[in-house]
Amino acid sequence: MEPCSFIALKRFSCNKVSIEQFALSFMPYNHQHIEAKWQKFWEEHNVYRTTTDTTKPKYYVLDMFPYPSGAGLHVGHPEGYTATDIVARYKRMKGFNVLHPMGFDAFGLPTERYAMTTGIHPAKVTEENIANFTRQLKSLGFSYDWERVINTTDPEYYKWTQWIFLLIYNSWYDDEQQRARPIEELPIPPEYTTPLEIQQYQDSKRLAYIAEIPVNWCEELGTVLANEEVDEWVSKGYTVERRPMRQWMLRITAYAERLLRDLSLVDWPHSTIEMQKNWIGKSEGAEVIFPLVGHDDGITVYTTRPDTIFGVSYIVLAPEHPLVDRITTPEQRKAVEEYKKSVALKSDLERTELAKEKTGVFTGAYAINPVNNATVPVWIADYVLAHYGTGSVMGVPSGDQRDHDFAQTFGLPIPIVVQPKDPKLAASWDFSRYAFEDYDNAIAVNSKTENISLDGMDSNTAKKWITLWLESEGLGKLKVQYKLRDWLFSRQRYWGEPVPIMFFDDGTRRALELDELPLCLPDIHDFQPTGTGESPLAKVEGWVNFVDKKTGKKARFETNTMPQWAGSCWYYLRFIDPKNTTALVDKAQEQYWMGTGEHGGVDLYVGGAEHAVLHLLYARFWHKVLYDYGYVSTPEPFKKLFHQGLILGEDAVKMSKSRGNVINPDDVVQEYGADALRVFEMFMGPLEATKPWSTKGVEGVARFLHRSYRMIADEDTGTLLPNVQDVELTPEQSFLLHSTIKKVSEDIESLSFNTAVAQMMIFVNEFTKAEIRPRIAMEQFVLCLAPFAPHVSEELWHILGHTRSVTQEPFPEYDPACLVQHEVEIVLQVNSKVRAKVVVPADADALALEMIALQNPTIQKFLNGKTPKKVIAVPSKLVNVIV
RNA sequence: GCAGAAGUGGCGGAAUUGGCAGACGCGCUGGACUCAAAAUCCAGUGGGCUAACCACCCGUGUGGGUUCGACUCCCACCUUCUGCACCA
Repeated sequence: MEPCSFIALKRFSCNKVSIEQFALSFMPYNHQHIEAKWQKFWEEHNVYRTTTDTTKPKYYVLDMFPYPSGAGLHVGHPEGYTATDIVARYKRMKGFNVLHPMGFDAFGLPTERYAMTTGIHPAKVTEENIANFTRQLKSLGFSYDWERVINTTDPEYYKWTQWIFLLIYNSWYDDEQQRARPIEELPIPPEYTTPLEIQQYQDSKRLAYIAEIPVNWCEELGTVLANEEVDEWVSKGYTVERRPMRQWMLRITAYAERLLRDLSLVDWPHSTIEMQKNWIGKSEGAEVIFPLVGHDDGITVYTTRPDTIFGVSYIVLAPEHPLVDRITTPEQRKAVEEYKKSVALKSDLERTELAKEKTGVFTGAYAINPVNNATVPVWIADYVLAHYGTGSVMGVPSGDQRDHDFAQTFGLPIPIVVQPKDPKLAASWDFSRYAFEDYDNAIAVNSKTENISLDGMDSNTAKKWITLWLESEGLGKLKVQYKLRDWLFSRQRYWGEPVPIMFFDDGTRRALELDELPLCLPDIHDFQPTGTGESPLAKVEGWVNFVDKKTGKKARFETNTMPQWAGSCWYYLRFIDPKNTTALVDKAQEQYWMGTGEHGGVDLYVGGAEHAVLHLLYARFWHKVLYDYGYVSTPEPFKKLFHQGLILGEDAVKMSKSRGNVINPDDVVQEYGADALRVFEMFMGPLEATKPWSTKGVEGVARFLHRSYRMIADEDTGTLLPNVQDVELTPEQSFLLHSTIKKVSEDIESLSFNTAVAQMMIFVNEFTKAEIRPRIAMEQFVLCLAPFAPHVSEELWHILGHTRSVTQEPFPEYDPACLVQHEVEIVLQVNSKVRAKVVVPADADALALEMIALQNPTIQKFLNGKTPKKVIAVPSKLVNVIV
């Protein structure tokens, strides 16, 4: 076989060769040539096309798709993308049918703001940015099936985003069946008879609804800001105020319990699961009614510490609480009004930032403690949040530090109703300064009337007991509460999915139907905000106002658009069947790629930890709605999740333009090659760790790749080295080869890419020393390297004489027999200190090892004639002689 | 304040059913090749002590503990990073 010399000659005359000839021509190792050559080859041969082949086991490995910003890819992107690419390539070689897609989350404010300043249409900017991202991603040699690419701003895509929104809109949550159901199936209570009443009742139960809620309004920007955006703009000098506005909301709270419970089904980072649990924030307590003096009704408070109810010193309502106006006495009205006004001006941020000092005002009203009939004053204070619980709390200064602070500030009494269990601590606890909040180690005191007593009970028992008692007396009830709030789902922007709902003059409305979707964005040229709190869509007369074809009525479209989260809530489903025009995803394909039941879902999902809560919670919510209707087969969308760590600048701080420490992947690819960038990013350290960039490190990896190449081929001619021959491996070579295959396979499975690379480096270091290099070892090494450095591996694979793409070869299997060692080096210790090392037969038992140790001259020297008290021998490890 | 993660050479990191700490890479030192440089190759590289890379001693954030033996397990503490933050 002499193909190589023949081929080597060919490189001088390959100006117009066909791709096959081109692929078979070699050249000196030059990463730019090699990478361009194989990327072209892969593309032209559709090497990464995925079909739904149900005869093979499937593997769905997904990246969090990027927002295509004008800045292009940064070095953080290739980190996660390389990791998933390695897994995808490995799984293909292992015989799996792999779905490994890529797309673009392209709606969003930055593009719209760019349009506002330049007048260039966001669609055009988006198109250019996507083209640039695609070029960059392709230059890195990722094995995506580009036939399946998704763009969330494509009407054919957002048609289905709108469709899912309408599915949610047309649903209510059946608490008994614990699932979403069509709104038509909602039982209407008999007292609602007119069509308008029925519509209003249905609207109050829909999973998507309109509400008037306070939002962060920025006058200069002409838009509402998300809570997490407020900080950024305020620091730039903009003012943000709280303003009640009409908004679309999604009732994610209906799914709180399932979102919490089903976290047990997924294989996610512990910290992410904890974050989601905290975000959902489940607590168990009681609602208790405090009757009002001089009124027929009462105040319902929510408390997690009903065991401290005998210690109530006052009641506090949130300033926005609806009862405030009714119960405030004339003498207090002025003070209450002023306080409410001052609170309204504060943003949520200010309310919490200035949290050290408690503020509040007495309403003049009094309430009755239902357990002991004590009369307590009713205050308002901004430390009580209107949107949580019942918007009112019972103040127990001895059991809650916040209540204690409040009582101290306003000179309210501090009745002591809890005590540390530990008598010493109880004696020394200074209740005039601190509440005792450690309820796991507390007992109730001073808590009795003629009817009941909690005295002496530990707090947890007292809590259960008093709750049951309140319930039996009709004074309160057990209550489960979540911190999770409904999802604010509208933005006053142009560049987002239109909400496909129209409003008629008579106050009714109509949602579009499937045959009317997508509701496309109109082509506009003025992207400036309206200034009225409406999106630029409100200015597009011909789009907003129209006569509805289906009803013949004059109608107006919703002008708010959806938030950026919407498109990313379900994109993983669209990748399965991206061109389907009749459904968001074909049922059979969905079942194949997602699997079914509680163990199904995307097999591996990799992305940044910054999405640990919102994106992952929103996507889970939408998935569960789809699950309730049978559109998807698994309760959870993402089976295994992994977060890649942040890559810092070379100076070990976060990369930023202002610091000038930003690394552009294009430059790295240009200078060192995509393979070097890929392997370096994997070699830097554990995938999940935050770690600094190192140009020297990339050079080191580039050196390794060149060494790998030179181990097999002549770097000047690109031909196979004569040293590579069909010879048997020595036992040592065999051991190294098979431990390398084992290590690389296992490390890819566990995403420990850094140690897999280290092992391949060891392999190259050793085999480079060998004068004659066994062909079989070289080939199997190239197969191991292929998922990491696909370009150079493909080149070497062909230099080794193969014609099929390395991406379609099976991954090598290691032979356990080759890993059996006949001799091992063990350590001999005296009093746990290493004193000698000896090579012994691997199967030597404890007794044999003991004999070897005791006869060892060095050990005898340290024993100095003394008799060992004890000898510990661990086969294949060590012998420890104790004297 | 609460929750989570993590502290190992000059640097990135490796090794945890408890068993040779520092694999691999970077950097550095010396050497080969070269007129010279780059590239490449070879050797060395935790600290101390020492004439000695003979031996010995110390060493995985700090202080205790368990054990024949601890980077690994237990207790207390310190530091850093990330998220949440008056959620009653």
